[in-house]
Amino acid sequence: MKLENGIDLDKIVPENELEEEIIADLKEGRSKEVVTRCPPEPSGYWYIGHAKAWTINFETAQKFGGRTVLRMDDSNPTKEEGEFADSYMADLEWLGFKPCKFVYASEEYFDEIYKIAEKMIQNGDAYVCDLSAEEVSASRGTLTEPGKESPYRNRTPEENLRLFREMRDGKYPDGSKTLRAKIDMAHPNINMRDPVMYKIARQHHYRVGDKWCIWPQYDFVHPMEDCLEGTTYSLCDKGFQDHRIVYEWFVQHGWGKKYAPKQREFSRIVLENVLTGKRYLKQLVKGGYVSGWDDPRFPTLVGVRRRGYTAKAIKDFVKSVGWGSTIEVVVPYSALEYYVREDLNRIATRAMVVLNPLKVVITNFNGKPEEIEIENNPNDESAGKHMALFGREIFIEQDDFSLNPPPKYNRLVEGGIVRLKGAYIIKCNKVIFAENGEIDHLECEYLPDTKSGNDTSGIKCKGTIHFVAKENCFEVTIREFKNLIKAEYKTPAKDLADGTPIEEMLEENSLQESTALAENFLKSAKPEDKFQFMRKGYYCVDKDSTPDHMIFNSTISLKDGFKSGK
RNA sequence: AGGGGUGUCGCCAAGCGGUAAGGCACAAGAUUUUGAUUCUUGCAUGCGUAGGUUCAAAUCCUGCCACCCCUGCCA
Repeated sequence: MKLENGIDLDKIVPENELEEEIIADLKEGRSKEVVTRCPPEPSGYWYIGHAKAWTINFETAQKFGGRTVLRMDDSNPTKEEGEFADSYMADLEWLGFKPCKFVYASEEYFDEIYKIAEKMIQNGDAYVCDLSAEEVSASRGTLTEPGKESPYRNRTPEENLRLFREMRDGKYPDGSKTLRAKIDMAHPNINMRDPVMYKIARQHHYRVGDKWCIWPQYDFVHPMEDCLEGTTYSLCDKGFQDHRIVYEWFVQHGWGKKYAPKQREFSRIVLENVLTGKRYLKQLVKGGYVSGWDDPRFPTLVGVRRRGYTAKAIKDFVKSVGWGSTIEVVVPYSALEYYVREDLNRIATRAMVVLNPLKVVITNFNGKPEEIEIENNPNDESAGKHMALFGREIFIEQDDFSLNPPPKYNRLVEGGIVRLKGAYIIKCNKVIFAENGEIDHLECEYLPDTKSGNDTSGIKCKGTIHFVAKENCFEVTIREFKNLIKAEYKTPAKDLADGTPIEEMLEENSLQESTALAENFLKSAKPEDKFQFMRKGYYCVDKDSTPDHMIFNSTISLKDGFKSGK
């Protein structure tokens, strides 16, 4: 069966129950197309968890040739700020999702929603209630007992309409009246006990200013917005599961048309050992524990982006977790890191950077430094090569030389040999000590017939290490990061709720700066450019970099398979 | 008079009456001028539990048990 947009339904392989349901709906005429929506509340920065909501909303629509609306769900004037709306657009673009349109619910739909409310009043489905917030709460009943009906519940539609218009016109003080849905105060689901549809609050709104003094509430406004923009599948997280029945009630009583949206829920991703939650992140920003919302240690999208994670890695990760069956699914951080490494391995240019330099003098090499070739990506020939230099004075990692090597150590030892990546095998003849007893430098000789790619010596050498030549390197700043939260706090949000002070959970010195020696070709790198510093890890250029002062963020280390003593 | 959910390997997760996919993690080997990547192999006589139906049950039925969410004029 073919859709109007040309998609052949019979060729689509459903990957979860929702997709099976969509196919059935489409085939049996319950819906005509797939329209989803992304409804963020602009009250904080987006973090990795949100990426799941968009990936699901955008990609299921895409799969069926549908579309996705980006809608700022800004019905609460006390919480929202314009600052955030802009950052969302950038995040979305970074992830590669294109909404078919972008609206502020407050501007686009509030007039219509108001009319729907009036219609519902006329139909006897809503009433103006004079109970205070405390009284409403007290009469709602409990988990096991029914609630009590409001004394104002049986006002006539005419009176309700007059009162509601007066509410809108500002005749009543904040909090003195609400518009409530007339559902069932004895309903076993508490969300059905006459939920509030509108409240009175004189608050300046960042988009619509002072146009309104009454504000529609989520349970009412959300389904209505979905209906108004033609959403067919309203995909949200399982936190809203027991609001589905309310959603359906409002769709029926407020909208009541043939093609109506369906709410379906997926599970939230919670990363182990990662602190999320606007409140807490804000606390860390304000307290100066991090440099800002885009600190590379932050789980915000702007943060991980600055850290060097790729959009593909995040989407692949989110998809690997799947739709989910519980409200939240706790996933170890390594599950995310796998996808980060996988993507970076594919795209990152290899470079030699010495993080802790040890000087080596090649005593039998004289004259001009020699050019050597380094592959930009051994797994991808099309990435090409770049030139490096080998010369009389070079630097290797301190770790790559040992006076007391542990078992299975394949790197340089006194009297031993090691291969220099892309260059020659060298032999360490002498260790020169400084007066303080530390190693000052090494004296080595190179074996001229062992040139990389051209080795005629037949010498086998267990280890290969990276290096930079004195003439081919410059100093750069490296920023290494530890997890913000100490490893023992697997679910920091819960620990916080249990009373553990945030300061106690924070890792000390989670940001460490050092200086390294990098190959000269790195001088032309631009912010967000990604590299693999061979044998070390993935790094990207930080936005604070200037041509005179390059800063690299450590994105993630390479896996280290070296197990000494085994 | 409670309602809504969920229980399959350490963590995710397929499975929809025909004899337990896959991924992460972990372990062992091979290849490697990155101790990376890649490759190969191993990793649930078991599906919360007790019964029942059936030639056959993770899948169907019944009863238990455990865990999560819900009493905002937040979303």
